[in-house]
Amino acid sequence: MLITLDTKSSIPIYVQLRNQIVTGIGRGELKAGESLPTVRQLAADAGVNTMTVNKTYQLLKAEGFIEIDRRKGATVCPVGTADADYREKLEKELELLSAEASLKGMEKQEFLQLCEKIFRQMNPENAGGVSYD
Amino acid sequence: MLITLDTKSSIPIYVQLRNQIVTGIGRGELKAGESLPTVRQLAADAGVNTMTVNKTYQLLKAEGFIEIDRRKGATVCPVGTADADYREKLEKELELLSAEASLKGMEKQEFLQLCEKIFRQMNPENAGGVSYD
Amino acid sequence: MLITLDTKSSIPIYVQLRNQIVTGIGRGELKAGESLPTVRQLAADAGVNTMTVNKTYQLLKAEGFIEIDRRKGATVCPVGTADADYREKLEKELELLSAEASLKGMEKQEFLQLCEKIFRQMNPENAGGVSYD
Amino acid sequence: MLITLDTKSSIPIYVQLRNQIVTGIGRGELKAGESLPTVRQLAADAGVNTMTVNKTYQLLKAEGFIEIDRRKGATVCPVGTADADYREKLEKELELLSAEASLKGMEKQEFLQLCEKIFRQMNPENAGGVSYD
DNA sequence: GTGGTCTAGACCACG
DNA sequence: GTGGTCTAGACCACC
Repeated sequence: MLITLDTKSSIPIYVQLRNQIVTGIGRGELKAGESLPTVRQLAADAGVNTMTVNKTYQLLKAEGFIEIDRRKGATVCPVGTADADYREKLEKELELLSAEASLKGMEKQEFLQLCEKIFRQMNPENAGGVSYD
Repeated sequence: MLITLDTKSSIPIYVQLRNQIVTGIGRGELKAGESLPTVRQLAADAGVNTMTVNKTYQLLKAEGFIEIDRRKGATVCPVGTADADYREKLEKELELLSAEASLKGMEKQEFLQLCEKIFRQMNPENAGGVSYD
Repeated sequence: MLITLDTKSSIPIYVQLRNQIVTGIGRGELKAGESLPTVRQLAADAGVNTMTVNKTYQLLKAEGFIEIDRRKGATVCPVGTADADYREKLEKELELLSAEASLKGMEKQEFLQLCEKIFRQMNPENAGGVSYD
Repeated sequence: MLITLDTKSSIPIYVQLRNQIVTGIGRGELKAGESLPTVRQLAADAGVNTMTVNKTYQLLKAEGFIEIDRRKGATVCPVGTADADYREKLEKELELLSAEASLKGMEKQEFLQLCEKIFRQMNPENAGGVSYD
């Protein structure tokens, strides 16, 4: 998994890291049960402070995406469930994206095709191939 | 248009304001050409400082969502066009949302239905077409 | 002389008016001794308040570009002289423009050719054709 | 780099600051990659509020003259490219300056020599070429 | 009346 | 220690 950071971005580095890891898991580059690099390893690879990576891992743990075991390090959790809190957050974000797209002149069809295309690129195990039709 | 702020959120107030106004325009509560409240008015209503509202308006102006006229105050711009920069930003955000949804166990169909439902609620004038009956 | 104003610009309207009149005189569309429209006339034409036009005329008078006579109205002054104050102001502005152009990657030759081209388009009576060689 | 402000000027302080920094970079007093003073430092030096300096830095960043890095503070960008928007803005300003100069009795040659002299003082690395000996 | 600017002083997130 | 955000209250330029 390749990590690319932009230290000039207004998005905090630990959030950029978190986003890239989440996307990586979603894409299937990291599978449930697999180990993430150690904090020090990732910090060295990405050229950031270990504190920053630590913050990222704690965030991912709090969100239920990874588990942290004192002995085995960090591992990817199996696919979870979308609770009410998460659904509300998702709906709010989609509402904002929809509003922006609408104001930028995108039509419903165009927007939905993009959603479909992008979701399809996610982890086949979760996003489903022929099994959901 | 009702504004609700969470002063404890890590999202800056001026961004929360921006998001709510964009969503409000998207929903059709504010139409192209219509006036937004004055800086002072909105500041009083939302219980924040005028500078905070000013920052929000400058941001919306820079993004092309509103115009600020010396005489009439701020007004909503007509629907714009989705340039390359915007599309890239949208794709990145959808990719992240898709990954999260996938990891939370949502299936493609469920995710897309949600996208469709939410986009449909947007301003019909912009979301356009007679196709969604 | 055609006046085009942008009420959404951050440049005050009375300054926009001033700039357009100065450019108009420079281009030779208005010659020394000729009359400018009355305050009311110009206000009506440009669709602005008479106060605004008045402010413009007072500014042009203070700068020595026009004279205001109670009976004849406003008339264009003959070409003046570049005093020390003016030269200093001009140098400062050229310095800023040069710095910006340099930082935007323009080469000296390109910049000077542009200066030459634009000055040449000014009032031939002042900018001189064969008469100054 | 020496900063001199005129608090009585009608030009906002944050714009005066911006202009002096741009000129400073253009003159080569600050080179690409070098750091600008911290917000607090410059605020203390210039005797203004930190928010004013912050506004200046945000403006310079938006214009592409500096980058703001979370870790290193603000640094000067390498020379950029003159896009269409910039060229239009430059032409308009030169047109106005030319008109004024013309009305103040300056001849073409005099005006162009001044342009040449001032541009020549800019950062040789940017103003480039061996041609101006 | 409007938006734009500025200050002094404060708190927070980030790395 | 850095930049980012926010407040309360003020003054100004513009129309």
